[in-house]
Amino acid sequence: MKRTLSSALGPRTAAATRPTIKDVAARCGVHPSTVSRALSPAMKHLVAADVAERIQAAANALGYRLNMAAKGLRTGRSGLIGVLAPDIADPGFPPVLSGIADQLNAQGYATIVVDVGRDGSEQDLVDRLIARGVDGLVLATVTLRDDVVQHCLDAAPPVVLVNRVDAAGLLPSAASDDAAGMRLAVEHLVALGHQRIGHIAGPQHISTGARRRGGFEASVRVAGLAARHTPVEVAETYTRAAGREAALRLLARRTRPTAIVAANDLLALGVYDALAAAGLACPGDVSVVGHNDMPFVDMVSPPLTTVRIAQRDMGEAAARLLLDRLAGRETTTDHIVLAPELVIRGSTIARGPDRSAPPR
Amino acid sequence: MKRTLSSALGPRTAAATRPTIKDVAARCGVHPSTVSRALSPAMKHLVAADVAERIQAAANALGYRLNMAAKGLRTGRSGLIGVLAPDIADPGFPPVLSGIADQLNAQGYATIVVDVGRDGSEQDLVDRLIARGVDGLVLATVTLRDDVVQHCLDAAPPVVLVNRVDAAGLLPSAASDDAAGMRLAVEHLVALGHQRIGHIAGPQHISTGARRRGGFEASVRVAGLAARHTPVEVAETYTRAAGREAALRLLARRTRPTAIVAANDLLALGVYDALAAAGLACPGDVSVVGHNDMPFVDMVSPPLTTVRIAQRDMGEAAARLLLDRLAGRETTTDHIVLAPELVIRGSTIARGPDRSAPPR
DNA sequence: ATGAAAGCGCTAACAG
DNA sequence: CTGTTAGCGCTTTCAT
Repeated sequence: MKRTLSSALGPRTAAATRPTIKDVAARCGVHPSTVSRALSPAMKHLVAADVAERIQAAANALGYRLNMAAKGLRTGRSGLIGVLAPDIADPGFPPVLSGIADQLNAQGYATIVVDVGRDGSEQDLVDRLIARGVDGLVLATVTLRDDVVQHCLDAAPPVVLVNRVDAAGLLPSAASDDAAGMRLAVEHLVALGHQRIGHIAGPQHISTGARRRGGFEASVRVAGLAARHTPVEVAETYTRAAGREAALRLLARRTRPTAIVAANDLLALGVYDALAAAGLACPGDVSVVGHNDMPFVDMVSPPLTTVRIAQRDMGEAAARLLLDRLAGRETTTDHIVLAPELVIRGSTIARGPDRSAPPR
Repeated sequence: MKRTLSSALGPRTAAATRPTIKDVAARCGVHPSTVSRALSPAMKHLVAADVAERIQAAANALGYRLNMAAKGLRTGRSGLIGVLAPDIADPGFPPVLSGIADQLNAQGYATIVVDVGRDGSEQDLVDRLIARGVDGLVLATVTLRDDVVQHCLDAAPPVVLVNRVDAAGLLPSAASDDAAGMRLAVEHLVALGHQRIGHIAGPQHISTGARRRGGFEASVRVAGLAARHTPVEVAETYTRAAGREAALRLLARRTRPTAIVAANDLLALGVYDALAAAGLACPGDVSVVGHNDMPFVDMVSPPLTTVRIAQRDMGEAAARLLLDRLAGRETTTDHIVLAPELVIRGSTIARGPDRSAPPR
């Protein structure tokens, strides 16, 4: 019955000012502060059980809902966490985001996710979020030496990094073990008999790009492969197109690799494109390994062998790291490293140990 | 002096209380309200140019940032828009979200995106968002006859639907023309000579599922195909697994279709799985058409023929619809319908008109 | 166990 | 043009 009037009049009578703590108080004949106490789980014990019940009932009847902005203004905590994402459309990101949101929501926080386009600077976005009163920040966008790191250290609420780290390791982070992932990939290829393995590296100003490249170089060295048999080409962005171009450069080299390890799956798909353009077969002529195991790479042709990283766990870990900071528990590890896993599919195949690739 | 204690204790000296409008005022020897005016684009004309400049400078020097919570409390507008998503991890959603966020951010709004898991009810999530003071809501989750619709009409700020609509068309919406999409798919197959075409329908309580099915049935009727040659199996969820099961049921029928139209790409990939399990080739034995053109379906094997929907535009349209409502401009169209487009790839192939499929 | 009073940071009348 | 005043809805001492 209650809403008869509100729906009866005009279309936008809607602005129907929500009931406040005062309305509830009036209805119960108590003081607003008593209502505040009764409705706050932490303070409820300070109010008589029967009164508390009456208040609760009245609140329900009125459809009362706490005004978070007012509460936040008073307490200095908004219950909002800002998340900076590099590109929401990147298929790798949603699981991370989902992990973050789950953990945070469970503790009553809401997340406000901002996609960092090419326009608005990261700094500015951070400041905007701070203006919104966020209690903490999760950055998935940070580059290796990023001004935003110092900015955050200076003026920001607690901040954690996810998927990427800063060069100096100043900010706590949750990320996959990039070097270990590359080791997995290289060892797999070496075990299959590959002796000439190329690498399509990601952007070198991003930790994943730099560290995966480092992991690749270390692993091939350990395997005893010569540097000239393990060429590296850098893709400037994590895109299929950039992967294609870099792969084309790699294939144009004097001695063609029999296998290519890409710094991520998008790049690996670009390698597929390049191979097709060059009239080469995968895995017949060239084996390919990706990184991330993004959705549906098991459906491409051939199904992509790749390094699976624990994206959801990564998000959850980052959120927990932040939650620790928010609760004043700064004791936990600062840098959480998650173990990757090799997923072998159809894009890698054994190579006869002494068969040499056609020169040209 | 008052807060000396609060910052004295605690480990987080960091809490370096942000400068307020008062601090800026003190530094300039003016009244806080003058600062408020000088810093508000809309009220700036009320203050002397030189004073405004001084204030601006002081604000910058202090690193002052407007406290949105306080402003919101005062003005009753938070600048926050709530978005309810069915599943952030669904590859189809990010472009929509991106379109929404772009439009909204441009107008100074921030979006808070909530993923509706299987737990928290939609109603409750909406209420939570309202408690956060959102100025408007975008729902991508609504089912055909959803209680949340009435709930929103009653008590909520302006609401728009995206991608889905409610049965009665009560709420404004931006969505793809589902029926037209199916027509495109069916006409394409008929033109290729297919006479027995099956449909894997999506969940029937969701508008896309129901309307695409309706569109399918209408189109095959127009094409003069008999109902028994155009069987429909419903998948309970938009997942690859459900698509596989439904396709298996379809293939088990007495007369096997020579083509299958799936209600979305995820289901279509499930059809691929089912075909593989049944030892059937696509497109050799059965042609397949998807819907949505989600990322990378051009890379699967065979590349999927599908109906591309204007996801980003859809998001943008929904945001503009909401912006109109927020500005009190209710004049625009209530239901925006976007035209889909057929993308022909390798999963559909011509079928000789009189060749009949092997009985069993 | 409850009421009174103050104030978080900001904006919007209303004076001058 | 600028200062004064009041108060958005809530929490939190401090008194009873």
